[in-house]
Order: sequence, then structure tokens, then C-alpha cells
Amino acid sequence: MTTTKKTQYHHGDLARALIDASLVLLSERGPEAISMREIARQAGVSHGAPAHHFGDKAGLFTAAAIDGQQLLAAALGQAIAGATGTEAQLKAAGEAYIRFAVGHPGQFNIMFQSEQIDRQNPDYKAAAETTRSHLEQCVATFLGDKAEQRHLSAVVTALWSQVHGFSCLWLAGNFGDPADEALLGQMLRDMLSSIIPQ
Amino acid sequence: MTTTKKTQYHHGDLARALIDASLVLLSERGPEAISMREIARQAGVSHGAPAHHFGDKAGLFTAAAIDGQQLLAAALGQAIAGATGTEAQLKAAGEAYIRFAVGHPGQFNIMFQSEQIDRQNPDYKAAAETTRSHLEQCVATFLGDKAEQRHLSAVVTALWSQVHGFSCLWLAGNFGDPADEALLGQMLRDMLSSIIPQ
DNA sequence: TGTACATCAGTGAACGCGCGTTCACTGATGTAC
DNA sequence: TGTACATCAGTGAACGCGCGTTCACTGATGTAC
Repeated sequence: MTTTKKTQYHHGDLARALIDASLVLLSERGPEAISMREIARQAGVSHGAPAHHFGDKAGLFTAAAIDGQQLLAAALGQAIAGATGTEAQLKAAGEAYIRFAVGHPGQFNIMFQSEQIDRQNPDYKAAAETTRSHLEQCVATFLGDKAEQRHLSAVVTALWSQVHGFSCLWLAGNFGDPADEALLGQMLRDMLSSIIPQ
Repeated sequence: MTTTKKTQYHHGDLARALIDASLVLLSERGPEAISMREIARQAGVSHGAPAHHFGDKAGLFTAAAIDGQQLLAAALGQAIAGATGTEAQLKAAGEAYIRFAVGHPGQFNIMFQSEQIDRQNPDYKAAAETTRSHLEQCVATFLGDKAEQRHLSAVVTALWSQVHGFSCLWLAGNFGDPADEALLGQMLRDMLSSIIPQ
């Protein structure tokens, strides 16, 4: 029988564990109601440990937001690549955005809150730019060559606003129980079909 | 020369003053980062005073949210009444929603956060219902008799999501400086014209 | 009009608590020779 | 392979602070007679 050390002095990947711990807490509460001590407790380390990796809460939350932006950008890219036809791609991107928010509420909560994270962080900016360009690209394909730049960017704003707003309202329980998967699926289908840019 | 008493023992309308104080703070930060003591300081009373009126933070924030829902419902009603033509009414309602959010960021921040307020409060429910029915009514008028209930409710969801999401993203600075009035006006015009339900 | 009293609104000291930060420490790891 | 040492990761006690809550109080107001 092999014995497993129950606890190790060195964690192995505490940085990742601290991000995961903060995501658990962020999915329950806003960033301001979460303390560094609580995150450390959640990760099972002493309260001084997080400082070695992230300095302060803004550093940790920025890391969590970057991770989220990268996941979101990847999800949008995959969704668009997996759909056939311009309208189907548009809907797939919108659905992927909302599915990301519902599936990663902690990250969604922190990613767009400018006061809590460092939005000048290069990694953050790069990932956010990728997300935006995925949306822009599939709107441009849908509208075709005839679209002016101004109209294109207005439609991107409208689409982004719609899926972002639905995510916020859904997560906060404004449409019903946020755990009701069936309701979510039906609302997604109905809503994404009801408004298509002209 | 008449002398004015600089301070009064009885405030006069401390309940309203406490709501206003919390709105000032809510426009800067999330509800969890605001303490009852700070609200009392902002209102210029001792830290024990708020308990007489609202009990705890949830009570005070619920009162602020109710006030906000009533303001929003009234703003939507006025905007719809002041517009001519079904499409104009739809756009006017959307613009009024966003203008409310931008003009009352403290209230907008608290109104849709279910964890912070008592959404079972009858006054809250009544005002939220009025807001929803304003949106529903002008979408129904726009779509005309031919619209099924399911399609109607999907379009309401889409419209609400769009204006709500734009408000969130704008206030958090995702579209640029939230104080840039000219940019807001232009984006509003462009976006509200770009997507019209079918 | 005047007085007495009940009620209400706001005060301020006190409490115990969890917080962020600091810092000397200890255990683990990597590297030079 | 073995030893010595530097570096790094995480610990835990200590600090001062603002918090929510409690509570005896005081000043203002309203009402009965």
C-alpha cells in the first residue's frame, strides 16, 4: 500500500488554485464582498500565501478576468467555426456568449467590471480584442460587402448588448430560476430567432 | 439678522436622505462595498440612525430599488406616450431605458441584483411589473395582431436584453468614457436603428 | 394658553469580529562544485 | 553521488482599523386635559 501525503508544503500550482477559488466565490457574490482571507481559506492555504502570487485582490481578479476573456474568445471562435451559413454563425456566436456566461458566472461577473480589475493589462486587452473581433467578423460576413463601417459597428454593439444583457438578467434571476436548463434553452432559441439585423 | 440653526436634532426626512446617500455611493461602487456607517456619514447622521428607518442594508437598498423601479416605469410610460408611430415608440422606450440607467447609475446598479434586495416586496414587484408591461405593450403594438404570444414575449426579452446590456456595458466603460455624452447619443441612434424585430 | 407626559428620532460609547498588511520563520527545491 | 547553500513558497502571530449590532441616553414632537 502506498501512502499519499495528505498535505504538502509546496502546493504545486497555487496560482491556478487561487484563481479557481476566487471563481467559486465570485459565482456566489460580488467581488467587493470577497476577502483575500476567504479566497485563501477556499484554496486551503494560509492567508498570507496569495500575496506571493498576485499581490492584492485586483491582481488576482485581473488574472481571473484574463482567463475568462481567453475562454470566451475561444468559445466564440469554436462556435463560429462549427456553424454553416452566415445567419447560423451569428446565432451560434450569440448562444456561445450566453452559454459562457451561464457556465462561468464567476468569471462573467468579474470580466466587465472595470473598477475591480486592471483593464490596461496587455493580456486582458489582447483577449478582449479577440472576443470583439470574433463578433465583428461574423457580423461583417452576415451583412456582406454592402455594409458601411458605421452600420457594422452599430450592429456589433447591438448584438453584444443583447447577449450581454440577456446573460446579466438571466444570472440575476430576472427571467426565472437561473438553474432551469430547459427554460434557458427555450428562451435562447426564441430570442435569437426574433431579432436579426437588417 | 435672523439666525439659522445649523443642525437639527430631528432631520425632517431622514429616510429619503438615506436613500439619496446610498444612491451616491451606489453610483461609485457595488452594494457590497458600502457600509451602513458610510451611508450614515454621507447623510450626516450618526451610524445608529439608519436602523430606525430601514433595519439593515437590505431594507435600505430595497427602498432605493423600489424608488428606481418606479422612476423607470414612469420614464418608459412618458417616452412611449410622447412618441408617434409604433417604431418610434419602440425606439423611444429603448432610449428611455438606457437614459434612465445612465442618469441613475446608483439605482440601476441595485435594481436588478437579487441578492441585495427583497424582490418579494410588493411595491418592488408592482413597479417591476409596470416596467415590463410598458415594454410588452409597445412591442405588441409594433408587431400588431398577427403576433403570437410566444413570439411577442421573445421580442420583449430581446429588446429588454439589448437595452439592459448596452446600459451595463456603457456604465462599466466597455464602450469608452461613460461621461462622453456625444458618444452616447451617437451610439444610441446607431444601435437602436440597426436592429428592428421582424 | 399652559402643563404633564408618552412617544418618537437620533446620539454615542461599547462590544466582539474579520479584515489587509507586515514580518520573522520554516520547509522544500534547485544548483554549484 | 554527496554536500552546502541560495532561493523560493507557504506559515502563523501580531498590528491597527472599520464594521454591524446593542443599548442606555437625550432632545424634539404630539397629545390629553
